[in-house]
Amino acid sequence: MKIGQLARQAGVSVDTVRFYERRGVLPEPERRASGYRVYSASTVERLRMARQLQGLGLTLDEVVDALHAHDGGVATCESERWRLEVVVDRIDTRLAELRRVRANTVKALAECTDGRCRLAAPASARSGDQSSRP
Amino acid sequence: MKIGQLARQAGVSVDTVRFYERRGVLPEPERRASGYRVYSASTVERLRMARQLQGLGLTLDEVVDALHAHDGGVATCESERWRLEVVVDRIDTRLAELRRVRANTVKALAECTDGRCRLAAPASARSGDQSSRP
DNA sequence: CTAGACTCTGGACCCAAGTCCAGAGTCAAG
DNA sequence: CTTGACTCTGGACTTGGGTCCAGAGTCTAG
Repeated sequence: MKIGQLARQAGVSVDTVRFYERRGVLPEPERRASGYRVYSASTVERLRMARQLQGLGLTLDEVVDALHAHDGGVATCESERWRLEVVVDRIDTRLAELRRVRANTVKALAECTDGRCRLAAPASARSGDQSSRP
Repeated sequence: MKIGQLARQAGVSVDTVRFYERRGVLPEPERRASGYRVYSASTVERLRMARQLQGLGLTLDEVVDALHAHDGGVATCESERWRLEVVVDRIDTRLAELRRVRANTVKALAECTDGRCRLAAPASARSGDQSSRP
């Protein structure tokens, strides 16, 4: 099949397929004499797998690593669990950070309601009044 | 004071100060005859305020809007609360998304332990075996 | 006066994960 | 054979928030 059909079946854009090829997610495909890329049905699966992994929070580089471990037959449950644990840790870090920011923002909101609004307070440094410029 | 001192006092880099000036966070400062920027102490406060707002999750554009509302004297508790609510909503959206991804990843991890590992499964599309190429 | 620290400009570069483009060539249905 | 849909390349652009750079000029303590 040609790139457009592959892209449609996997639910990505043609540009994304070519981008994934450059990044190593997909191997270099066979070509017709015209230069057109030719794919087999199994590439649809590989592409779907890649998207699924991305959906689990893996970066594209991690997806490439995972697929290559796979390809090399060195993907054990152990090794893949470790991969996922790294991802969960990263998500947890990000969640903690977001929660912290949220708590501060909510606090600022409460202070606002209290009449101790940090934002409607004195501005300062409205310097460089340009009124004297030509 | 000169830019380096301002940057040190506010805890940002000199490059960041100039960047903020381009983005409208800081007004165009006075200049010496040599072209050197000259700041007053109140600019340190403005810069700190900007960092604080960023720390509350405002984008740089939102920080600029907030500071300008401030400068224009049109910043009421009402208007500023609305600004913060937008930010909290955005954080909540992001949190929900991250939690969703995390749940899926944890599920994949559990399946792994269960022996229904999605990652150590058949690879597929190890196509384009380059061994027949020159 | 001089050395060394500082500042100026404006544009390029970084991260991620794509998207978009022009201009040329190819394919397939009618 | 024509037409319209498709594909090719490779490089630029996107978002956000900065960082880094060269090469020139300036400031200041000693």
